[in-house]
Amino acid sequence: MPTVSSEELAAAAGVNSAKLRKDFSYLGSYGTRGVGYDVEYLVYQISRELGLTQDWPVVIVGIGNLGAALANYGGFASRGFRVAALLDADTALAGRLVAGLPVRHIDELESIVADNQVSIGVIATPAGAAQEVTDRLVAAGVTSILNFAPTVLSVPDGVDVRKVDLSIELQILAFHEQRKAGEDDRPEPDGDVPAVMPA
Amino acid sequence: MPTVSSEELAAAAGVNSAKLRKDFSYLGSYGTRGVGYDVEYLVYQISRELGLTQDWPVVIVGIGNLGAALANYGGFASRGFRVAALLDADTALAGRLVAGLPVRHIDELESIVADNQVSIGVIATPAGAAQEVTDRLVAAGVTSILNFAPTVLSVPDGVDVRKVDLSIELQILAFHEQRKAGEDDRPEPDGDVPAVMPA
DNA sequence: CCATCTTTGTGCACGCGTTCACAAAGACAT
DNA sequence: ATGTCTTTGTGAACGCGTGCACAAAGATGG
Repeated sequence: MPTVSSEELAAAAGVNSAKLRKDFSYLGSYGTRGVGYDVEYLVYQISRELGLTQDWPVVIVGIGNLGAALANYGGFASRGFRVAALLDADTALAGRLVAGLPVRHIDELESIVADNQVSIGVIATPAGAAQEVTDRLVAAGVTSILNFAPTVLSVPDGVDVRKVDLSIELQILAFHEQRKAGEDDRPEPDGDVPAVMPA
Repeated sequence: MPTVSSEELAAAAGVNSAKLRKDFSYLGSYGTRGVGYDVEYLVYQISRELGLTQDWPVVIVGIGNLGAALANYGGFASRGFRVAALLDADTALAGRLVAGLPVRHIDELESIVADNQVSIGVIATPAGAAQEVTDRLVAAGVTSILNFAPTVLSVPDGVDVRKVDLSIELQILAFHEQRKAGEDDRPEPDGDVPAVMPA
């Protein structure tokens, strides 16, 4: 039976082994003292807790470059996500294959969500269309939305929204870059300025 | 002179006003007691501190769907980023216009980075090409890399890498979705299981 | 069956970030 | 000028997550 110790895992992940053990303990006592954790069992337990063992049908709305990139992204399938449908308002796109799936018209949204029991929707439309799409998704029964459009969406209570801003990470890099470059020549008002930015 | 109080800003952002004031205080004393903060001045100071007032030339490597989506993304320009060039290994793409810019061959990387003093590179290539592209970027003088490829990159000290995994946010949504659905019918080993997932 | 050795699970202490609470500062009216 | 009122800036307290350190648990060998 292949096992790992918390020490090995912690070293590999670059974290403290006590923290790692404490985190694992929240999921139950899956380790064996003097031996470590059974790898296969541990993977299964974490996967289950994270929802990776379930099947999550999702719809992607807005099949532009970003929508297509998401449809082609391999990381979804391996994490339990299944693309139930690709939707777009552009009738010229209808039927075209993207990542092996035909693009369908936005008006099929309601029936697709109902038929596949979709609870998660991904919005990759232009900003202008995002709120309307959101409203339709919510009305159809979707309770979680991943928003790539640069707009703040308003949703009723009980619906989760997560917004992904592709430029935020770039901004963090630029912030650090500025620090690297400016440490010696940038005139600061008075003394140094502490970091107010995530690591 | 239009002003805002820390109370108003905190309410709008959904945070504590004291924390907001303390955060601002790290940038200097830009407020006026009894009045609040001068909006225009505050915006400028924050922009400057975050590096938004600078010009950051970036190169995007790998002009597939994701690379094209990034090139078209409007949020970059408004935050001080300027796409210096789009690069791809596929010679068939060379010269094609994406977001108004011609795609150039990867072999021009070194000269483009040097000529434009590019310090930030964006990798949107397949996983297999990411490390080689990284090495060339670093050798050419790039010191910050935003990696969209599903690989862990190794870089020398002094180079910053940030990895964006498009499926992580989806996974967080699924985790919460599981909680919503399973709170009443999922059999838990013993008692409840605390959350081990970001909010 | 006992001794020893390894590694888990966790109580406790420490440190850091958040929040409270208030004195200081400035605006504005009289 | 003086007093009042508003809002900042910050010292101090609080709370929570992280890390230390060790007892308990189980494996393994004699």
